[in-house]
Amino acid sequence: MLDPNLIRTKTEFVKKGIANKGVDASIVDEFLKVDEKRKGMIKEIDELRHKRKVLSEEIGKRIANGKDTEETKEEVRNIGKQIKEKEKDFNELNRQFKNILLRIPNIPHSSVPYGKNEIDNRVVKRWGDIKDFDFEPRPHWEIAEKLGIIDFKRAAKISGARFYVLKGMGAKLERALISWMIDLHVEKHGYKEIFPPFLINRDSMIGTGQLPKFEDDMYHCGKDDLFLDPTAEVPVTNLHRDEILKEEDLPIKYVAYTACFRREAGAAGKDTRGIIRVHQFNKVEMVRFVKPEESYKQLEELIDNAEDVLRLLNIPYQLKQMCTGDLGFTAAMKFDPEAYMPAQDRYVEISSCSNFEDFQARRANIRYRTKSGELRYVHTLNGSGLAVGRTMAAILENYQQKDGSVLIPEVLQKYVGTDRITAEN
RNA sequence: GGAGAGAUGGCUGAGUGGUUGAAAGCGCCUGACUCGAAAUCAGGUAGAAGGGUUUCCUUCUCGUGGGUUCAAAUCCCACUCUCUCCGCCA
Repeated sequence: MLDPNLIRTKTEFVKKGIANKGVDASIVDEFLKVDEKRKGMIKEIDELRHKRKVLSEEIGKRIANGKDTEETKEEVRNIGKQIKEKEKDFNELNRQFKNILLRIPNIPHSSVPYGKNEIDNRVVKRWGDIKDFDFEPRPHWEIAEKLGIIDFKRAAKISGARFYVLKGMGAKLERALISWMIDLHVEKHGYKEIFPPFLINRDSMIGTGQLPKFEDDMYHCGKDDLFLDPTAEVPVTNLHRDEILKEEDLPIKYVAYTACFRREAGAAGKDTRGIIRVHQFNKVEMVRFVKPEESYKQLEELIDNAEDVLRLLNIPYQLKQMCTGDLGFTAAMKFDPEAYMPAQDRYVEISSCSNFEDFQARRANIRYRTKSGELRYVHTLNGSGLAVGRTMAAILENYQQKDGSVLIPEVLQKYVGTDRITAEN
């Protein structure tokens, strides 16, 4: 959520930022209209309440002095009725006010290159040597099915399309990746491990910005009004919702594994094969709560933490900066590390690292007290470190051998317990 | 799921209808003392919204939402959460 005062005082700046994201900026005018009305009503109601308060106190004094109070009581009763009526209108207006505010996207950082959509994103960095295969590299789903470590057919039987079952060394590799990534971020990068709930309430989903706009993309348990987390960002960021943190505790760095659930509404026909785009996947996520003045330095660190995973796995990757039009609803700046996939000869998003500035902090009411006693909103950041399923796919494709077996990256060998996956093991 | 107890400021914890937005303690901030620190003493210290804008005014907030009343932290109802006991269960 944006600072209402920023919208009021720097209207054109805000509109331009929103427009640069490709969002209709007329929502700002809608906001200003409701805002004016709302302010007027607050004034009216405040004055009435003030009158009531003064008169009520008067009645108290009169009773103490044994004087008559009936006339004043009648007057206050009337004021009470007026207040109640106005409050009804105000509540409706205030609901609108909040709703509009929750639907206005974050505005891009001034340094983010302008662009309409993903086509305008820029590659800012490439790392690693793409292997020269002396055979035609196969896509990960073929490799995996041949090795018997992924089963799409039975997943469809159990759950439906866009699900998969891991078996044997496939399951073990998935589990190994999760453990290794978390250990890496805890031991080398200084994060604290969190294991949060996967079912999330409405307030938390609003806090990080999934609701109210993207309810259709979420799995929802109607009976309990709980949502399946689409990313660990949600539970982990909301860990400190409605809290006041201490300046000396910042930055706070958390790493969490969760399963992630996405309906992928609107992605029909995209990445239909393999495990790139599925309804349930595993992800290790890094989250940071930081002081505003250092959030962009923190973003660089976060990105490097994600890249480190790829470097240690020795998977060639590129880093892409999202243009204004591809930042999404909540981010002010975003970089996506992308892993090279030999079979398709393309780079696939394997992480996404964002600075939300105070956008989420305002929604979730996460503040810190400075040493001088001032209250300020923190900046929140997060990034995948990494998407586990896609990492597995990248390993399968980059480490595949002519005979169909797959080598295990050295850093993972002690977690997997072998240096190679074959059809036999 | 059943029965009971509870939810108050950054924290602990008083407060059962009328200047109580809230005692006390802790913590924190400022000042004094000190070479400096600790201890001690004095003072200050909730948040949000709206208005005025150099220290100002008003309103709201004691889990959430309703209700009673001239007036609610305080009484009533519903809900949420926490704790204890029972049931069920991995």
